[in-house]
Amino acid sequence: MSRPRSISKEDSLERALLLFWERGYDRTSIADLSEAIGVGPSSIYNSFGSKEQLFREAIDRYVATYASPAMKLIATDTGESAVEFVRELMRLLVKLYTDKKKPAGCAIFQSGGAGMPEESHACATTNEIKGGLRTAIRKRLDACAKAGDELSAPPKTLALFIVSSLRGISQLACDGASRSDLMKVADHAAESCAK
Amino acid sequence: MSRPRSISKEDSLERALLLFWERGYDRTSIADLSEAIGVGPSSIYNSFGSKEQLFREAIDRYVATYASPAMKLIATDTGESAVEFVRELMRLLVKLYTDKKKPAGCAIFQSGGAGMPEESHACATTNEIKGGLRTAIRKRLDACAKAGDELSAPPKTLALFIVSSLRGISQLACDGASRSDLMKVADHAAESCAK
DNA sequence: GCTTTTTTGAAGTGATCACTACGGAATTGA
DNA sequence: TCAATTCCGTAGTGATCACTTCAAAAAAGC
Repeated sequence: MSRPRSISKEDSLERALLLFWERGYDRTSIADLSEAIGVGPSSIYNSFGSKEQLFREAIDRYVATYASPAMKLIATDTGESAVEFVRELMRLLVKLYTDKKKPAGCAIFQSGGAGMPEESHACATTNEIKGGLRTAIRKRLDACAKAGDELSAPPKTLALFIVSSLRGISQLACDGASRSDLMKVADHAAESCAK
Repeated sequence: MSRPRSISKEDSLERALLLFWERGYDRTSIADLSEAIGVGPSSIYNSFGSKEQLFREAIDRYVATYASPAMKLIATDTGESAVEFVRELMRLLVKLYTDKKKPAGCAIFQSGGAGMPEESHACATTNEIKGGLRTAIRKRLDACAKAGDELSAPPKTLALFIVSSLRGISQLACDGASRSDLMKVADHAAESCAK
């Protein structure tokens, strides 16, 4: 009934995500996105409405596609110890952050950090994800403690510590740190959670 | 013999530093700097040559002024244990990162992260400082180990872990985490260094 | 073939970017 | 008073920013 798109929305989002992931929000221009997606700026605005909205949908895709294994790991309690849980989580994310077929680091931490229109929906989206991560980890550690696991610090503190480590690891990955080095850091951080 | 500057170079650098610290390199425009320093763009270029050079001198000032206590702490071995050293270092930096009279986080980690002209002198400057920090911490931990201190991981790994934690803490401080919460994180990270 | 609907490419919007040209302003030495 | 020297404010450089306008293009229904 109408002219078909020259590229699917899924493919567009994936290509946009890779750019935002690598260069961050404000260092990725509409011209860059236009070239990577293979359509003119008018098509981008016709499909997504604004750069901010495109970013949000790209981040949604990142969460649903790349970060989902970690999310599931946090959400589903399999009765393992806190150390085992944290180690598994951190090793999983180190792998993601150092996958050479993808941009280094965490797309949300790196692209949502600075350079975004403050008080915007896009900024609210990434902040919500960051806060949700900490809360989810804390809940999981609470469950571990309730199950008799002896922790080296209160779940609230440990959750913030883990998020802190993950954000640091993401930055180091962007600076070129090796996967094996970051794995050792992750293992050390995980071990530190037990008494 | 000539017309005097309307503001000293020191004061100019301090005001420029505060802007770079708060907003990062690329989100700080010459117009912003011009307004903050109180002189026109031509004066800035007359004094510093380029935005990049101004940034480098501002970062030099940050290192010499704000970060120097931490640098000294790392460099001068007072014979204390690794845990004591790491705790003192991290608590010192948490204080700096959460000083409400100054921008949140670490000026080098935050402003030198992204948005800088890659392969530039400015980028090389911040990367050198980051690498130097890790190396200096490692040397200090090496000395601790040699003095009989039992560490929970090799100094190389612990140094990277500490840098990772500091970078994470800096980011969390920028996101509004409280000083007391981050102190607990710092203490936990420090404790984890001992066997 | 012709209308309808949506997408597309090309060109252009004002705003802001880092940076500069230039002439006047402020000081010192004579 | 008057050169000499340095700094300063004003205005403007081309480039790039996010975003828009608009008419042609590509499909489907009739």
